[in-house]
Amino acid sequence: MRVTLRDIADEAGVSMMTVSNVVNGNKARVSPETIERVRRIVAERGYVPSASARSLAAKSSRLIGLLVPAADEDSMMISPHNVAIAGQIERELRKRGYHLLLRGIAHPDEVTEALQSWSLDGAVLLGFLDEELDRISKATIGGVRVLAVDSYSKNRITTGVRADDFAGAKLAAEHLIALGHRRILFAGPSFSDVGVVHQRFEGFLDAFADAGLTWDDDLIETVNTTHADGLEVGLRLLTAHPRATAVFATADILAIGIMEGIADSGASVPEDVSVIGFDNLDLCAYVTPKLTTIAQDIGEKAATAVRMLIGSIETGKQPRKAVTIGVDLVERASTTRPRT
Amino acid sequence: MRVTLRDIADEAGVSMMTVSNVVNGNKARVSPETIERVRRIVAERGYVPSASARSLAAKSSRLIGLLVPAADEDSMMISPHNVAIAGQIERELRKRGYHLLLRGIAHPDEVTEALQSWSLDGAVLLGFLDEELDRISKATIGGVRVLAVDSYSKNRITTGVRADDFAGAKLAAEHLIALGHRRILFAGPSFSDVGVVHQRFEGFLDAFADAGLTWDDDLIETVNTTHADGLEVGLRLLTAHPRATAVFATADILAIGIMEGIADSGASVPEDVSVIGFDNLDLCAYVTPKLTTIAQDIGEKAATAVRMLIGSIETGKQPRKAVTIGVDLVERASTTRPRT
DNA sequence: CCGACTAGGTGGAGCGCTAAACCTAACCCG
DNA sequence: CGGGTTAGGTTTAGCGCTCCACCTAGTCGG
Repeated sequence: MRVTLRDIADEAGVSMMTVSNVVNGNKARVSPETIERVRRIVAERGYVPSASARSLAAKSSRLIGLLVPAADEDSMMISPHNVAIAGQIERELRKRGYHLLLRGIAHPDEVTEALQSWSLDGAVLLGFLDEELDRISKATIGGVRVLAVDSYSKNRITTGVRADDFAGAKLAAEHLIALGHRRILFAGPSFSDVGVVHQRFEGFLDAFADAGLTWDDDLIETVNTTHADGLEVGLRLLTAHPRATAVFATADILAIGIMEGIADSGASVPEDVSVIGFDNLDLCAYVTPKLTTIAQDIGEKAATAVRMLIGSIETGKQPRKAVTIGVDLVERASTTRPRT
Repeated sequence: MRVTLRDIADEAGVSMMTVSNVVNGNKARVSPETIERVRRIVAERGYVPSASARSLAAKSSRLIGLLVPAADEDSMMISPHNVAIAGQIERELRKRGYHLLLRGIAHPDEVTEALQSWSLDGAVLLGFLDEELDRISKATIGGVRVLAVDSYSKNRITTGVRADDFAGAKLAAEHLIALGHRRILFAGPSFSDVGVVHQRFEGFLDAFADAGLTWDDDLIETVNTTHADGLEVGLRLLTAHPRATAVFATADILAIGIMEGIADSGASVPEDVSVIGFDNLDLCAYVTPKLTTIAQDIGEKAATAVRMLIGSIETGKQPRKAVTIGVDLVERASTTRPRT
């Protein structure tokens, strides 16, 4: 059926090990002519090594898992934003000759199984809540190198990559403050659960502190980062927070919902209320008004994560401490000076 | 190191085969008490079967590939539409106990390697051009069951799943015609390359034929389905096609670009020009005006694809002929009657 | 009471590959 | 000219699992 190493070896009149060495570029032990001959036969016969056999025999599988929460009771699906990151990570892995196993995780216990069953060389844990990550680390990670993206777990087992959430939020708040805003609503998920949000909240506050201002802690809305939740916040903004002149949302999709809600309630963005988001999704440039936001470079995030993970696998060393990716303010049309 | 079948077998005082039977739910040959005992030990010891070993020894790997075109430098998943489908496919596979190997394909030749190296049980080819698909099928698919989503290849090797592109485009054109539009611009990629677009074009024309109207074949713009290309079309629409009163774009993202271009050129949507898209991305509801479009049920598409593929793998039968998923008109704010 | 059958197993071969140890002739240098 | 080295291999022993063939004691119909 399948063309195996033995077939090639027989046809070339050498041992299987020699073919194996050629295929794996282990030039040291094989003469140029043999390499040439084996290569030709491999190409002719269309030989493709069996990754399962290789990963069974060797330690390494050259397979990296991307584990993404899929806890959402109803949909159990991984979020589109995460799928997009998956695409970036796949590209980085492919460049380096690794393969990507994409796996949604509905329950932390599944992680052990996911890591072990394919003898993954390593795994990226994308966007888990801190608490989930702690539970995951307690479950034995069994020697598989693991790296967390977009999480702030306290434990030391997993290092990580993340955007500079603190600086980004600070940048956003500084932008609004510089425009003259003082009463700024903070809209996002509960920051006791989500480290990313916690960091953004701290950065947000820090901008006020730096400017010698105080922030009124009534000006907060705890919501999920969905368009629907944003819409709701926007609709009741004028009545719930009549004196707010601007909104900082922890995610673009939320910000866009909020903008729509504000418009629906009869006010206008940015004249009555300025809105700023976070992430810089493509989407931001498509809505009206175009959303001012904090850009994080997803490609760089993916590339860094892969570099750290593969580096750690290939050198056998522990990866460096957590790495933070820089952010930028992208000024568009959803922010302006407050009405006087 | 790793807990193996042998460890469990030794501890339970049975043969490896018995443990294997228990683990794989092969109840026929094992007594209830033995099942119970083995189950307990498996749980205690945290045994996870090795997928590589299993797929080496058995025929089946329970691994499905998701192959997506990936032009060399950029990542795949450029289109939001592919992202959405990928997410749904992962969920459907996970439900059925399969794993997903995500793989970008820069060159058709890579497909053979991608299919064989992990002994995939099957693969979904997502959004390949017809011509690429033909080249892929020529390369030996080597017994791996393969199913194409969103392609119209002429060859018989791969069946597929796709939206009813013909009916969808016809619906869109009928909607515009019913509103009173006669000069409708068709904007989309070259339909000689892309089967999906070809079908949509035919459906578009068919609506004119049914209504006893003729369509002026100057009213066409061949562009990529990106926001930027749409913007360009929109900007020059008034000068290039001054008498057009409506635009049918073959993708939402393109339609949204076109709307923005039209607005930028000083005209307004839908008063001056109506615009209709295709796909019904979430995005459609976030832009201003909200985009009228043709909805295709991505969840159903993914579920159908997975069902067909797994069904064909498990029964060993060839999958049914291509399946077409129904579409709907979603009327929002971007279409209205033409100015009189 | 015999042959056939069934329930509940066991044992060994082998899937395709690689790590590690081993082999052998040629070469090289003091 | 003999010991060490090197280039270019080979051999052996699994990796963890499943398929297939086989075994054995009970059971049961005729």
